[in-house]
Amino acid sequence: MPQSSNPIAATFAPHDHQECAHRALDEAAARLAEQGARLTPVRRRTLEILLESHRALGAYEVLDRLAAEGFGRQPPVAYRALEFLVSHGMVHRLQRLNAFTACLHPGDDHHPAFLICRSCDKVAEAAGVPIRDSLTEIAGRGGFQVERATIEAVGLCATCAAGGAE
Amino acid sequence: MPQSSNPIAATFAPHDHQECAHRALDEAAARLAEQGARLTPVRRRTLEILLESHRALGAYEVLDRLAAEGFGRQPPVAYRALEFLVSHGMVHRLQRLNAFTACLHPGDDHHPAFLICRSCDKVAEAAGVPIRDSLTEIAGRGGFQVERATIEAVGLCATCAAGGAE
DNA sequence: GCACCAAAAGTTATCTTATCACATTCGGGT
DNA sequence: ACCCGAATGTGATAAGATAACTTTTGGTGC
Ligand SMILES: [Zn+2]
Ligand SMILES: [Zn+2]
Ligand SMILES: [Zn+2]
Ligand SMILES: [Zn+2]
Repeated sequence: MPQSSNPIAATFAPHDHQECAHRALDEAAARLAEQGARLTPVRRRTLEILLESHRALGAYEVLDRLAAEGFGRQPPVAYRALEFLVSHGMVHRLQRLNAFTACLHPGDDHHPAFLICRSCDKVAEAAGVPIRDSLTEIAGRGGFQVERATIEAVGLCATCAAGGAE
Repeated sequence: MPQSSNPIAATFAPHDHQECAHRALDEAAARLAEQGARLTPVRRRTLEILLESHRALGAYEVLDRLAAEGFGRQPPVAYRALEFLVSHGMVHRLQRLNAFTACLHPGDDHHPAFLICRSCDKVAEAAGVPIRDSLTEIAGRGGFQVERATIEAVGLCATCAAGGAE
């Protein structure tokens, strides 16, 4: 993730994104190698496409890009690559958007909360643990065992709030 | 909501659902009247269908029911009724399921967290405020202003955990 | 009652998102 | 070279959602 005190602010603020994306890709490659999972060309390219920005892309946006680069042009091409990356923790799916975003720190807390800026469309990952704890506690009092949680917020990032459409 | 100490447990446990549904419908009708909004036949029937169980139904499931009862059989019929009910707080949309569930206490905390049982498919509403507070706090430290939040958990309810598939 | 208007309901068509089923290719192990 | 399972490619189709337009309904002013 970008270099800054706060990873959320860092995601939305201008930053050396080349470095940011490159780092996430390297880390993903390393983790997949560890797990003995194959980062094939389509899969690698899919991850690179998602890493080009901090936005979330729909499966068909990804597919168009892949098709234009010589990969297959049928939906399963994109969906399979995305599913592979999601199941290995390299990409997250955003339920509110029906879209996918690259994980910036695969391996860490893999159950983040997502902050989606309605102005610039960027997505940041926030620490999900405290929020999940709160949810687990409330659910637990009703006898409900939480297994997976979706936590997604829509709002305005600091950069956009500052008027920053530049 | 069902009569019990804990509203979450009460939703999943067997209860006098007639009473439960009837109450929610009356309350919805009263609130809509207050607001000067019209609870037309399709809208009313849509709400009744959702209130038949604590499950979430897809728009097309609702549509099939409506069509079978003499209402229109085109998707907008269901989507419009559902959108009306959602925008007036009588129904909630579950992002994870692409489905809709009736609100059991319209007017209260209208930003609940949802607990979805993977075994019985029932959905309960939990107090969303403490969880949202936690989310707002974490986001705020990164300069992000939360406007709307989606909080949905999948897991196992107490009744199902107790082996209760009866 | 009647003309009028806006809201609601109906209908056709289309768009977006996602999955199925099956054929082909690729890559490692023998 | 042969085998086998994983990965990829393709055509078809399912599932979810909306756009655009017409008709009906229900209330308002006359
Ligand atoms: Zn970056
Ligand atoms: Zn922004
Ligand atoms: Zn009930
Ligand atoms: Zn259950």
